[in-house]
Amino acid sequence: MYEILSTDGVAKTAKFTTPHGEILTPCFMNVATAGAIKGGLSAIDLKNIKTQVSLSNTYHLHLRPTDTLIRQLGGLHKFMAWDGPILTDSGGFQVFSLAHRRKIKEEGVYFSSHIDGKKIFMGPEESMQIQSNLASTIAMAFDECPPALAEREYIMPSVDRTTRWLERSIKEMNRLNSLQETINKKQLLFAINQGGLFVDIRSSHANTISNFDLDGYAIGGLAVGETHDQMYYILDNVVEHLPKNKPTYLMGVGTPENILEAVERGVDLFDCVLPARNGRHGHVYTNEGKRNIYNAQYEKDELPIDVECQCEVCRNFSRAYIRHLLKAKEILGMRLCVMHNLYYYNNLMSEIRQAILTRQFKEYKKMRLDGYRLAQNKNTLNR
RNA sequence: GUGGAAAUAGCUCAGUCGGUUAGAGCGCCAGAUUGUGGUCCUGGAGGUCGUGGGUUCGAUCCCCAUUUUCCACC
Repeated sequence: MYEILSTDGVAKTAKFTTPHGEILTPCFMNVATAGAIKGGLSAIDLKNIKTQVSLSNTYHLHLRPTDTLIRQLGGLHKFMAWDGPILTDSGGFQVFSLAHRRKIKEEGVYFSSHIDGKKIFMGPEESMQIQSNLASTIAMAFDECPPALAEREYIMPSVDRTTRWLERSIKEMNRLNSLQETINKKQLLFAINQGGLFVDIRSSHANTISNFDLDGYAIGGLAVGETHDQMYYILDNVVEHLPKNKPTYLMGVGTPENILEAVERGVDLFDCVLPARNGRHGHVYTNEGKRNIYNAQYEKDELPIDVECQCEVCRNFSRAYIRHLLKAKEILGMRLCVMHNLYYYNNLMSEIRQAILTRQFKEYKKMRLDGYRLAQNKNTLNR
């Protein structure tokens, strides 16, 4: 069930009720690809950093430890000790970004595992079966994510195939949800919009998939190499074609700036590897932009990562200490940076929701973007 | 004390059969990262080639002395 609590222009804040709890949107989902946030965070930490939704990966968990094993052990929630909502990506994107020697056919994709080269086939039915075995809260339809700059001639048949794959995904998910032995018989399913940078293909595909009564709608194939303006232009023209009474999910996005812009255009859900990956590399997010804690200027800096931040990391540790940990390659260095970054993102989303509730989103967005820009200019001047 | 080996970037070492701006790896200083292969990638700074003489048009390289370090022996 999806209930809009307030709107501010096109921006909206909503309560999305799932079998594993409520999700307040706009929401940033925290990426735990293989059942753990990279950098050493567990489900216990997720509670502390205000995580609402954990996101895991069909492709990765299928290869290792296998979805059948996770099913035997009672499903992904029990396996990773997380009782909140879990969204599983369909594996579509990974097949294109990670796998070797892939061949796309009408029935699905043949490819080699990036781990051991093993030959694997995955189509819509396989993806649904794997996600059903994982028993996630939300499953994603199996789609093809074409390259950013793909030509119209490539995109057209690809999107048509993604639509046919969606029909097969729906049929298979309905079948699995009706089986006695299925762990999560109320597994939700989201469709994925594609169409590259062609607004007519995008909007027509959005209209097509909106005819299926699904639990949510995602926009895929963005933030894969196009410019920010191109991405915002697509959002400007696609979100309006997706159902207003369902959550809208922008896959793989993005920076805090990207998220503020997308929320303004009506997006509810986000996920992105950036806060975790950047955290592992010592890049941390603050209201004054991104810092690189590795930088020599923090060698003797006793301030926390972000003086305004209320997270456990910022309440306890100095930049100098965290820089030392990173330099010494102590796991704790990465862990603290990732924890802070995810808290920063989760807190940003909380502030965004509050701003929409009080209809001050435009002012809030301007304040944040000004803060990021100011810091960027200052950094440029320092060099 | 005797004999031998070595001395080149912050570290570990290449190299120059004597010839323009002496290289690598690591480290250091920065950058990059968007539905995650933590190990990947990009750029930058840094060397009077131990010191003093000599030979030579020219020496980090050859010769002599010297200092330091390491090894072996007494």
